Parts: sequence; C-alpha cells; structure tokens
Amino acid sequence: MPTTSEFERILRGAALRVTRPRVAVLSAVHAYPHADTESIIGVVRADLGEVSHQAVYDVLRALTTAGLVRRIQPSDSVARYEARVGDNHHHVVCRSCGLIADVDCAVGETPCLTASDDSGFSIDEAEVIYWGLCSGCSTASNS
Amino acid sequence: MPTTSEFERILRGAALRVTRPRVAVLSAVHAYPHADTESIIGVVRADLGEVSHQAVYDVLRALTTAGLVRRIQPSDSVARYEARVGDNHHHVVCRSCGLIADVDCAVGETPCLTASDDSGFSIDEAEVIYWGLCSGCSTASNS
DNA sequence: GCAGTATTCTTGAATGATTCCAGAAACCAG
DNA sequence: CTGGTTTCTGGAATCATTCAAGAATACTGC
Repeated sequence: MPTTSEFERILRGAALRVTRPRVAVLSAVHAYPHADTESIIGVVRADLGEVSHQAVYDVLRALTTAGLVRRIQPSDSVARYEARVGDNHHHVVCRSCGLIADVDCAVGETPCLTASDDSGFSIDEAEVIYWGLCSGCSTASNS
Repeated sequence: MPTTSEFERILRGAALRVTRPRVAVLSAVHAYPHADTESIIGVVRADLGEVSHQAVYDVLRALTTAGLVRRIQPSDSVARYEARVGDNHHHVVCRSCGLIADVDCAVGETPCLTASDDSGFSIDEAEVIYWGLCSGCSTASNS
C-alpha cells in the first residue's frame, strides 16, 4: 500500500492536480479493491470529514480517464473501481452474493486480445468476466 | 427469422405462457440484435399498438431467466438483449459510437471458461467484451 | 512568497433506466 | 365455460449518476 506522498507522486505523474479528495479517493481505491462508489465515499469521509459525493464521482472519473484506476461494472451491479491497472487481469463474479475476485489472464500474455473475426474493429482491450458461485455461496446452495 | 408460430412453440417449450406481448418482444429481439429496451418497446408498439414499458421489462426478464434471450450490458450502456444464446459467442463494442458486433469465441470451443486460478469459485460462464473502435469511427478519428 | 488563472469542490436539483405496487385483463387446466 | 393463476396496465417511486453555478483551491510565472 503506497504512502500519501507516493499517491501525490502518482497524481502528478498523470498530470493531475493534487488535492485532498483526490489523494483520499486514490488511497481508498487501493485499500478496498472492487469497492462501489458509495463505499468509497464512506471511506473518504471517514478520512477527511464531509466530502460531496459529486467530488468523489468527479475524482473517480478523472482517475479513470487518466488510467490510474479501472472502472468495472458487471451487469446488475453499480460501478466499482480498482487500482490494479495495466496487467490485463480479469474478474470472477459470484452470481449469488456479488463478490468479485481477481483472476490472472488464463492463457498467458494478452491472448484474449485476438478475436477470431474482428468485424473491422480495431480492438485495444479484452475484458473478461467469469460468472459463477463463490466458495461460500456454492457450499450454501448444496445443502 | 422464425415465424410467429415458431416463437409460440419456443415460448411453450420454455414453460412460458403465450401472450401477444411476449411473442412481439421475442420477435423484436430476434429482428434487432443488441437493441436496448427502449428500441424494443418501440418495435413492439409498432407491432401491437400501445404496450406498457412495464410489460416489456417484465417479458425481457422472463425470457432472460428462461434462457431464451441474453442480456448484455457493457459499461456506460443501458441493457441490451440478443437472441443468440448457447453458442458461447462474445462481443466487440465500439468505444466511440457504442456499436456492438458479434464475435465467435477466439480459441475454439469454450476455452475462456478456464481461469488460471478460480479463487474457489465454481465458474459456469465466461463473458468476453472486446473494446475498440469500429471501422467507421476508426476512419473518422484518423482524419 | 504572492497574485492571477484555470481547475476543482460544494450544494442542490435533475435525469433516466429500472423497479414496485395494486388492480384489470388474459391465458390455461379441468 | 369457469376458476385460479399469471401477466399486463398505469402511475408513482427509487437510486446511481450527472448537470449547473458559484465558492474554494492548487499550480504558474514573477
């Protein structure tokens, strides 16, 4: 977990202004991977006191645009954010409880990037979501 | 494109009641792949006259649950539906205009179903979304 | 260190897809 | 044909997210 000054450096490196809300949001995303926006707001407020949700939405968008965080949004879920970027990993989502876990790319480097027929698209990213049941829900449903 | 009576058979086969709205919605999803809910409502109304959006939402949920249609929901997009089910194909989405196209599974049968480390999840489906630019938007952005 | 300027944060309201609710209508079994 | 259940209608509610305008704050050059 990077320190505050490291977060500042990360922000500057992305040509983003360093503000308290931004450092707090970036820190929260690092601390709580796959957290939804409301959770992040809660963490940031616990850290800084009152912060408008608008600011958090704004910061999350700025960080996402800058590529410092990744936004993931499985069907039937609100937007979630994570700080692991640039390593082409994917996610498993539990159909029952919504738990999300990271999964490294299955077949090596970035194989998923190659579609069999790209229909004329120039593809730059492949996003994979595995659906299933987490160990807890799986056990519960077998009983 | 199946006929109305075929749609009826499909519905009965899934243990669903046959109603005019259901046939119309199923038909619309077959006719307009990747259409969003509002478009489907429009098509259904052109066919049957006034139909409540509630009915369409309801039918789409019933069909999705029954496995007759698939719901896809790329980030920053409303829910969309398609009738191709059970053949493990994926999608390319244009970042610029939102166009969606089908892509057959890249590496053969259902390889994506195997995650390198499933974190204890029992996985039953892999959903792949390729992000990029469609040929039209790609050309436009190069100029 | 300090003013100027552009970006960012606050407050509060609006948007829009989706869902909830209660009653009317339609479908299927016997 | 009738009963009973499921589905459809109409309208209102929910909730994540966004828009807008003014106040505050951070970076740039002096």
